Amino acid sequence: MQNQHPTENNDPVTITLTDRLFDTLQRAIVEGEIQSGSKISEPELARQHGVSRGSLREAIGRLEARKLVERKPNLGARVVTLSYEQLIEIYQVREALEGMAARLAAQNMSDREIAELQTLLNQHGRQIEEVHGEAYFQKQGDLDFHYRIVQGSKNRHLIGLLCNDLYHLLRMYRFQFGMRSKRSGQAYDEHHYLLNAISARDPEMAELLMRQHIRSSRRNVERMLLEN
Amino acid sequence: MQNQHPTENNDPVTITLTDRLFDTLQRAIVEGEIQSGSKISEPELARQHGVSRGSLREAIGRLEARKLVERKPNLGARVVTLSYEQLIEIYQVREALEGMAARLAAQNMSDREIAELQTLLNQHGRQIEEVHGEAYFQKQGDLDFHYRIVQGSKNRHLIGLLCNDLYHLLRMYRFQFGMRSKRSGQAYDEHHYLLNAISARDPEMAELLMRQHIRSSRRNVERMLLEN
DNA sequence: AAACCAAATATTGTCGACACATTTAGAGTT
DNA sequence: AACTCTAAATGTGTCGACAATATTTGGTTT
Repeated sequence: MQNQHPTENNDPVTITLTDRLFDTLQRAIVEGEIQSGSKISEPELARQHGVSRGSLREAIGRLEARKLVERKPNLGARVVTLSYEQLIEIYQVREALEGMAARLAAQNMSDREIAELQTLLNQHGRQIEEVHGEAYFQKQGDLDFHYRIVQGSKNRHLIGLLCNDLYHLLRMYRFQFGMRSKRSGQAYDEHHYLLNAISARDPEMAELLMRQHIRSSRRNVERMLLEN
Repeated sequence: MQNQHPTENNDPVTITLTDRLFDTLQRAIVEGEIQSGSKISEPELARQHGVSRGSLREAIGRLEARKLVERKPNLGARVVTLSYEQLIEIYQVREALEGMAARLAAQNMSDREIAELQTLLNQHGRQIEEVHGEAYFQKQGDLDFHYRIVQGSKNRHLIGLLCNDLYHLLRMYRFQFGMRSKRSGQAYDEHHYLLNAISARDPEMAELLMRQHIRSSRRNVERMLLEN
């Protein structure tokens, strides 16, 4: 019910050095450029990026808050080591949060947003027919879809938790474990059902379907990792 | 199913200056000592605490990550302003996360932990009979109870999200809005039902009851705030 | 007096340097 | 050769100073 200005652009657009550093490092870590589990040397990184240690430390602090690095006093920071257990934990949190997001989206998304999401989903459908088995587009599409629903919840806390924290960690796992979904068709169907529930403004059903969708995805990941 | 050492105390116990600063400031903000919405002046705070601005800035960074302050480049940091809408958002996130925590606790808590929780709950029952209407102990007790269940989920992500981030924000609202529950008896009953479900190892029921419990709590808060 | 502009002041962003802790390298003993 | 102890070297925690950006002050114009 809260109305927000279509152009709420009263934020200053100033990008600080620490901001850029943070973005750069986050990308490097997520994409495995800086190896998982490796130690982060402040002097070395500072020199590489031509920046002072102070700014770097602030950036590392943010990375720590997003659980991409772990820090121990006087010992320094290490990139988190990915583990099967932690991945399961993330999926459990995702199930809870995105389930709630879907519930809220069914209540709070505008008709226009729903229509746009429908359009997006149709595009995905066509892409799946064209590139049969190519998983890259689907993964991207999957993320887009979830992203929009989370935004549609209109709950800023939820949005921050998912889009700022969890999704980056998830992307990190995808990169490093090379997770490709073998079930693009089924995922597409599940997205379709979910969108129907949202269109029908049925919060209960939307949450249920989202949780099932994420559980399926998790089971898929479990199978894939046990194969290796 | 993951077993963890009973004494996993391989962390260094070194407390850095920034750590202490962070704890102090967090407490000051939560308890309203530093007024909600007020600007945080780095030079002034640094002088007050006899510490350099660098350390202070790291502490402020952590406060920002926990959403206790908001920072804008070149403009500085302000303590978050509490709003009714944001409180509702927090309760929605809580419902999702703690619901999942209860579900997992029903699966993962040890029999011993469950027994201890039972003992704790019995104490609460006696306190309610003794101090009829005094809400302070109940609030503390309510937090204890929820805290233990979250720990019982054994999901470190979940634990971090709730105990490190959300609960402090919640306590801030309690302090500043002077939220006292007028339903200590009912809350106690709900805790009882929930613990029964956990004892019975019924995850589905545990999640359901926890979500209802939090929804009731939220409705209570809504009524209370609309009265003023 | 209200509104605008410019200099002065204060605050934040960034940096380099020092103090202390940890790790590594090397000498000495068995 | 393996071990222990000490000293050098490296790395993190903390600080004070400078540069760039906001805010305030005070004067000028209408």
